[in-house]
Amino acid sequence: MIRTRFAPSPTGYLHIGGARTALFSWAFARHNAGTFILRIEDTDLERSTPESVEAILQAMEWLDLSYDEGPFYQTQRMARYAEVLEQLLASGHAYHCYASKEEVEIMREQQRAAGLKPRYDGRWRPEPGKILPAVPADVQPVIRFKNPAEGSVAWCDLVKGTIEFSNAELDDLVIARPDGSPTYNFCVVVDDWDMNITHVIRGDDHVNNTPRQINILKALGATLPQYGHVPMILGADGERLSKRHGAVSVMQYLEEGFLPEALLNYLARLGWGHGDEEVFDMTQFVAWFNLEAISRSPAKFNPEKLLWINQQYLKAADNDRLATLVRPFMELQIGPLAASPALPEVMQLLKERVSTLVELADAAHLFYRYIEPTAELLEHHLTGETLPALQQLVEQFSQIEWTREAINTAIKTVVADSGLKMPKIAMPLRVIVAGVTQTPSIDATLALIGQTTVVQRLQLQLAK
RNA sequence: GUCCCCAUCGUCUAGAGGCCUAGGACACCGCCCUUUCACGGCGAUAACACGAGUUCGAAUCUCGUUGGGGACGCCA
Repeated sequence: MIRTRFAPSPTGYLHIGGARTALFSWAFARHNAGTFILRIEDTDLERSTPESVEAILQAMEWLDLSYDEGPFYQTQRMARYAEVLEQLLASGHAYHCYASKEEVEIMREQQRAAGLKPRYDGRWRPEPGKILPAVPADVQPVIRFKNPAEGSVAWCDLVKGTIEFSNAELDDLVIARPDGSPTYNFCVVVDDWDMNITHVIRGDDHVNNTPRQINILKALGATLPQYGHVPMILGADGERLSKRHGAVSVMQYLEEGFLPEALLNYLARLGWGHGDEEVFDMTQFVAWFNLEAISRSPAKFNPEKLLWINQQYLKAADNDRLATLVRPFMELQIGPLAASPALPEVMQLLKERVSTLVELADAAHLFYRYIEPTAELLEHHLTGETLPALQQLVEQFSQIEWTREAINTAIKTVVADSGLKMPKIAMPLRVIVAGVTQTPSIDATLALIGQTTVVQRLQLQLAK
């Protein structure tokens, strides 16, 4: 039985990189009919907040990444960590270290200056025959893991292949602070062990933690999970994704009018591929998903392509659903919407012309409030030659049955009678009725705006 | 600096030694469609980082160089 987990720390919103890691971990579990677990790594009391937990949960829900177990909170498992800590101490796999923070910092500085990798020198590490310094009376010790001094740690990474670290590279890391609280690498190990995680799928930035975690797991006599490290997502400039790059919070994409399935589809394609497939839903993704196809190099986030995918989903989306989604965006800007025209019909007309719900909302405005044409626009489009034709059109408009077909026929008739080109009629119509030069087909637009309104606006303008 | 990882069009990628004259998608450009703006259709430009090997044959394997990313916390 396959068990995967997503383990964010609640020190902020769920960002794009985290979401993709979650997506891959989730998809792997789903593909294998396994279990997907959500674990909140909140051992950093300073930086973890309930708001962040809430934000992460919300984002997971919006993306519809459902978990089978959890959310588990590390802060609620302290007793268990203390127990394992004791076990490690008792078995000689961990020891107390009385070196102060400052002392360790000086140690690191010196090593850095000497061109070495900064690490703890093991001064409190017990060895056979070694004489440890006298225990200072006033210092609360940290607990360090006694990392093997010899040999190396290797694992076959599910996405990167074999990775090997020499134990000589690894120092004895702090697994508990002076107050006894456990640190990250230790909690992860205990949790993955207790929760029977079979596949740890996480960001690339954890590769360096893996050998340490494996060593602890071995010291505990635990069965090792398999590891798969997915490359990071970089900003367009090749730098690590950050606030500088605009939207890094998943929920910001909601605000910017993206559909969750579009974001998911884009994220799935970032660093993973299935032949030439570009647009596919999560059912299809789960069916195809495999870790081997994840690329080993970091991918740059490309907002244009996300926009394009969003457009694909918008075009295919159900009108009623779009109406529901777009309404809040519109009401935020122009207040409560009139009952007519029906929003779903407006959606049908506009949805293949936009890339986001925000654009869709903007485009829909013209059906619910009058945008007075500017004098400049009127002057440009209402020429002497078009006026008589428009006059004739208003008369027809006020008599015909108000359907798109009839409107079209009326316009065509006037075009033919006047000898003018179509744009010479359509453009002034747009300007007068909608106040803008860009609308969908003029007949469909007028049909939705409504006969009374259209005729009124035309008469009013032509009377001037 | 040290360690780890990585390297195909501007970007995301296909590519498991001959199917590669390197395919698709986004973006960009051009044309067509057209009632404006879009949608759509067609087309063009565009890449195997470099150098040595291995092989009859290398984008694919090996080594090196260069470049990029990550990590080096009593953060996660």
